[in-house]
Amino acid sequence: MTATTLRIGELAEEVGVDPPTIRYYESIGVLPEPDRTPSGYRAYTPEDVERVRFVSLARSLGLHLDDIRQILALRDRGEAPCRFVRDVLDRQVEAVEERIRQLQELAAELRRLRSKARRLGDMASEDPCVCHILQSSKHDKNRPRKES
Amino acid sequence: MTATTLRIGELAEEVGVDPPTIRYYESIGVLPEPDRTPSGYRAYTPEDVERVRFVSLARSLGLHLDDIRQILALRDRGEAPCRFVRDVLDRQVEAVEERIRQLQELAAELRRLRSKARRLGDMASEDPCVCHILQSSKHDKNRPRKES
DNA sequence: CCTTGACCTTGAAGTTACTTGAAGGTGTAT
DNA sequence: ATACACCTTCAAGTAACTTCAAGGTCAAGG
Repeated sequence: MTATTLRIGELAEEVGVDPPTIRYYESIGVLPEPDRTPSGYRAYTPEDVERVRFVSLARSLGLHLDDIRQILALRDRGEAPCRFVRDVLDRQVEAVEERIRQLQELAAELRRLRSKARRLGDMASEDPCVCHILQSSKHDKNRPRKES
Repeated sequence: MTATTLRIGELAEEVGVDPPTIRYYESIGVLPEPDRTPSGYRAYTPEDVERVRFVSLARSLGLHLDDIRQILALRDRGEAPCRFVRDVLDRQVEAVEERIRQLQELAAELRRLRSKARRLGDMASEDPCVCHILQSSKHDKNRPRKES
């Protein structure tokens, strides 16, 4: 019956997520409000540890906290979130692969510019050469603005 | 002497950046305050068009607005921002390549999980299977949280 | 002349996932 | 007794925008 509980810093250490982040997860409803010690410290149970570990894992896979909250809510209600998880995973795979393609194009363009910048840098360096370095780059109008 | 000016929507159309974004750039000092028509509409010159085009290009290369502001500030003061640009480019190339590596690992892990999810999905689908699908994933504690 | 509609103005608030800071309480070791 | 690490809350800051609300301007059509 000795319920071993952890303080937020211990949980944080255990899982590798820092305390403010855990409090943040609680504030947006991804984690439930834990019990408190008499002095008001949060007291986490082993289940809490698993939950935070799960959130951390899912985040590392790039899932949005919103999706994670839904998955956990389904599970909390005793429903199987399998289909939902699979859908999220499918979308995530596509998104990540697309993002990789974009970044590879970007990397190529950057390398091209950089070597051009180095060639120019070795000669004349008086006038504003941003123009020379950057103005020559082809400009992609429909490029992605956000997304990790 | 017929100074042809553009309204914000025309500039936006021309460059492929939308009006609120242009106003936002102005608000953070990346773009100067333009002249106004008698009725208060922003009136942009061809130089403004070039500046916005430059900002848009630099953003598409993943440069931070903060770097872009510094580059433009140097140029506005008549100094050559070459060295600065080259440094930014160097850092950017590294950052993008690193990000690609991370995303490739992530994509591999996601594909692995997805096919596992599909195998599991075809059989028993009653109990909360997030566990089965996600719990088996190795958890990388030092993973990147931000960065595009 | 009046209205409709597309365009413009401003300021404020929302987004995502946190991070940082201030001001103060708790718990333990010396 | 006091230093120190840890905890508490609430508020604001971050990046780069996006969205909203409330209202002004301007050309065309009836």
